[in-house]
Amino acid sequence: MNTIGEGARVKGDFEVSISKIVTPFSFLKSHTHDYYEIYYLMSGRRRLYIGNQCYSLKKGSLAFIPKNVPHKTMTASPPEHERLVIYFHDAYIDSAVKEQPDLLLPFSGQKPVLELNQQEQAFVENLLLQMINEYSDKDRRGRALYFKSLLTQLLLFAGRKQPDGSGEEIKPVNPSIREIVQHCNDHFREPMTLGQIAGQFFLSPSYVSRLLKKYTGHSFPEYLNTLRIRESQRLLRETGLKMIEIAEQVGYLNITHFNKNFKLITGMSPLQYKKMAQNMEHVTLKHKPEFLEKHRF
DNA sequence: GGACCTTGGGCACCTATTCC
DNA sequence: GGAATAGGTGCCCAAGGTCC
Repeated sequence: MNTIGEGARVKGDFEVSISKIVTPFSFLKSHTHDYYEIYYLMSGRRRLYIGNQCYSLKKGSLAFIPKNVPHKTMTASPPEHERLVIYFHDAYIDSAVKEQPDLLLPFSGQKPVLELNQQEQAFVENLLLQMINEYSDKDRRGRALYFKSLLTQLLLFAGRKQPDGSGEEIKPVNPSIREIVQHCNDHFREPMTLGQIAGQFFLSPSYVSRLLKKYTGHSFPEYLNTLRIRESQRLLRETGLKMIEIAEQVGYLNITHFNKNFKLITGMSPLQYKKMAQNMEHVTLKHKPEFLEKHRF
């Protein structure tokens, strides 16, 4: 039997349902609904059919399914996966779209499925966790408005990643920078400075700094800190390690520095994040979503 | 009460930027 | 792609808060 959980569902000028599924299942038949769906894969692999198009989803894939369009998801190998899904009605989007028409761009753009890099995954997962946290507390003041603001951020983020048709030139990836980025991804847990890396690749630190900024859009410490905080988020969710142990494991020599960066990137302290993640686990395992009840398979 | 977590201030060093 | 430098970042220390 599938283990299906839920974040929350709200009735009012818009409805949202968040669900997290941790064991294999498939919608064997295509289905449609009169609300928009945002599908984010946190782990594992899935196949997603939207209309007559098939997309292969992996960890960090963010899919936008328009209303009234037939779609289904299928098991891929391995079958285990973890996902977060958001549904919302026109009622929400009507007022917001008048001010910002680009909000619906992810649903009508050329790329209904986005592959997010590490930093983008951290950003999106943080938004989604905040959404769940917000709706798990039904008594919280202004929670619908706050949720709307989070959803708006997510839609604008996705809209900005859509090709605008203006023929923007795709930047060629410098082989050196590709190796440097890979090196960062592989060794972010170890003490690392720009000078060390530059020396390893026989380049000057200022040149490496410029390359990184040009091709990743982020400075060296920004990129490194994002990798480290993202790993620390995983450790906070999945282990019972102490803060100082987590800080050390992801490459911070100092707990104060870890705390400062964590709050800077996620907007909350490590402890707040841990509680929020635990709260999400509690909420997701406690209830069954009405939406999934309606779409029994 | 003790262990752990968070926050703030100060200083040294590193990085991003500019100019060449 | 290198040199210079202003500003930012990382680290240390200390104090207060929170939780068990």
